[in-house]
Amino acid sequence: MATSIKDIARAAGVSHSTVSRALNNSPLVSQATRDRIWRLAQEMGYSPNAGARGLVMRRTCTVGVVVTTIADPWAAEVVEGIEEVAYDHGYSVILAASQDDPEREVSAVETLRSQRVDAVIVTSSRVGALHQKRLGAAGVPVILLNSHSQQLTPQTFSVRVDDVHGGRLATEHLLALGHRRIAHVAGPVGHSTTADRLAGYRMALAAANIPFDPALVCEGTGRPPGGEQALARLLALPERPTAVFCYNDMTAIGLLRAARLAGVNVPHDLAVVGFDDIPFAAYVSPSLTTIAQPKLEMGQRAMKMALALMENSAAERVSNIVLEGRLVVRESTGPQP
Amino acid sequence: MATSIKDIARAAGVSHSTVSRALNNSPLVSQATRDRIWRLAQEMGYSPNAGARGLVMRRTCTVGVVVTTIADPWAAEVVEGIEEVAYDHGYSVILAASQDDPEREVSAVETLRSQRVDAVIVTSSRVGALHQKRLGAAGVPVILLNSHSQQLTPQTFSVRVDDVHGGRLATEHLLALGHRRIAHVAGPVGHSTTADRLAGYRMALAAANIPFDPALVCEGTGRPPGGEQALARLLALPERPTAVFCYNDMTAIGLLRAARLAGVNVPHDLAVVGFDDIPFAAYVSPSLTTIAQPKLEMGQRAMKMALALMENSAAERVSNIVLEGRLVVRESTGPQP
DNA sequence: ACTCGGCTTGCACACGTTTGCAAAAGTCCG
DNA sequence: CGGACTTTTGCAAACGTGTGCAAGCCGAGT
Repeated sequence: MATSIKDIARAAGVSHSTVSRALNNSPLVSQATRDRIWRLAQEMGYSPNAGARGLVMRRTCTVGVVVTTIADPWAAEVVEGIEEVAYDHGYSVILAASQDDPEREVSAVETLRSQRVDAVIVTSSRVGALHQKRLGAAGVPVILLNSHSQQLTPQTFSVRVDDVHGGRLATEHLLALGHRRIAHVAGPVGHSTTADRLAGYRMALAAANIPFDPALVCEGTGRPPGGEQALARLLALPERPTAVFCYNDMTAIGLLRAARLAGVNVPHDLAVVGFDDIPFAAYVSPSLTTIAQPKLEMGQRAMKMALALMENSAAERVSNIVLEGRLVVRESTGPQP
Repeated sequence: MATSIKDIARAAGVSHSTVSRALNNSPLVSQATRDRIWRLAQEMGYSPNAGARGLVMRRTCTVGVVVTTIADPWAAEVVEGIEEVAYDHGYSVILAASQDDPEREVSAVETLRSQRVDAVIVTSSRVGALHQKRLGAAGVPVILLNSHSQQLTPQTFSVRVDDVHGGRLATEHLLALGHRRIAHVAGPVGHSTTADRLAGYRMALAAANIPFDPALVCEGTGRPPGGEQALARLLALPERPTAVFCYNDMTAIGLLRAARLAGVNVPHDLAVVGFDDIPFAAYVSPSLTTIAQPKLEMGQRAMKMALALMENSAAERVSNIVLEGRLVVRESTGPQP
């Protein structure tokens, strides 16, 4: 049984209203009693009941964040950015994992709604529009971060990286190195990021007047094993590619591993580019050339957007932020070591 | 303004008590009205207010977890285990980051206390005993997971891996491979895990009748750059070691990178062992031999312990769980590739 | 002395939910 | 038809906090 405002009131011989005001530094209470009450609260180990406060204040100073899984290094860094801004503004963050399962994603958002979070940021959403409907109606802003589904509604708020641009950047880098036969390991089917990065890849090829060869594109999963399997398929081709652009770093890392086991020298026999620039991209061997997403910034921007929507709902509604990725050249495409 | 139980009551023409009972499937309300109210709740998009419920129920079905940073892959996997068990039992998890700063760790716990979480799990704590005092007094169980500070109080609950055993395991593996000059890159000073892993290392050496050479132990940070710097120092020694046991995988990965740049062949010139078995240990090149912590299980056990302490506070108080790490042999100590 | 105004405090209600208790409605039996 | 049930419902209090309003106190001005 935690000590409440009333316990302090009893100990101080005042009403609980006075205690409430004192602890909120209201000018309506004299300096003397204010000090006395603060000291007492300290001694009694008082901690305000956030639930009760949220009840009357109609806000909880809490935002919910949905990620596919906490073990995803991409998500981790994005959340880091969110946390940072949230902390600076006195907001707490509640994390919920969707396990990349649409059903659990809905359940996660439902939990957050029950907690009466003041805003929700959903990363890598599969069913973004749905949340908008349930939460938006209740006045809770929803922000989609790198959503996998196309944004349909016009009142959608989102932050995302320009995947088409990134895919193009990656492919152009390989083209500039002289590669002409460039493969692509795609991401999970149905995700719009998968389609966009592929589109960027095709765009770059087209600009270089290289015909698109469907045989050079193979499906991946976005995780290392997907990359390992992809390499096998690429090596089985009658005419092997000299370079490959992978959907993301995890895929590329799996592919690198398979290459090493298969005796394929990277970058000599095969140049590899990833996407995301997760922390480990710099530490695999050879280190990975990749498209760096401004993950921290994306988190920060999303949180700032959330703050703006909460504080002043009539604010200028910058509804969609698109950031560009940046090419980071490392050994996997570099000159032969 | 979200719809409340009263709104439903008005729409259904009953009292709010009846609605409450109906939604909780109380047998005190007839099947007919129960169905009618459920349907209505569905239509009106009702979501129970967790704060209000927590107020009267005196529990929130929520546990707090403190991690140093979400971007730490070790923590991520532990949290995964916690989440899993929590979800299965209808509990939500609130994550708070301490940024490895004792002050922020306290602030994080304070936030959780305000949220009136039913239990707190603190990972890699620097000030574990402190929380026990504040929260334990309020009846909130605290569980320390791989705490860095020695447990002092007898009513401390903890889950941890046996670091001494792990350190010994790693070193014995290198000894078994014939190495006699084995270095150790230690972790952050002051952490008890650093001391324990070092102790295991010395123990194994002693058992093999190899004198301990302080010159072979260098300080690290637990992060890749620490490993990189450590390698430089080891190479500068008059008599180089033939193997090195690193405080953790992150350190080892940094060291591997430095070795590659320095032209040191692993494992031929230098065998390397890490600790933790983070997901990427299998994907660096050469893949990393390491001591696998049962991270998922640690999370699960901690959460189960929390459940036991909450449900039945008179339960058998298994207060300290110690799990053993497992040696995973990979290329970094294997036969020359 | 009386009033006025400023400072400080307390009373009471609200927020959304659960639950013990009492009351109403329905059912069965003699 | 009355009584003894059982089933279903509503009333009211409680949880911890914030806040509008009224009231108390005090000093100053007339």
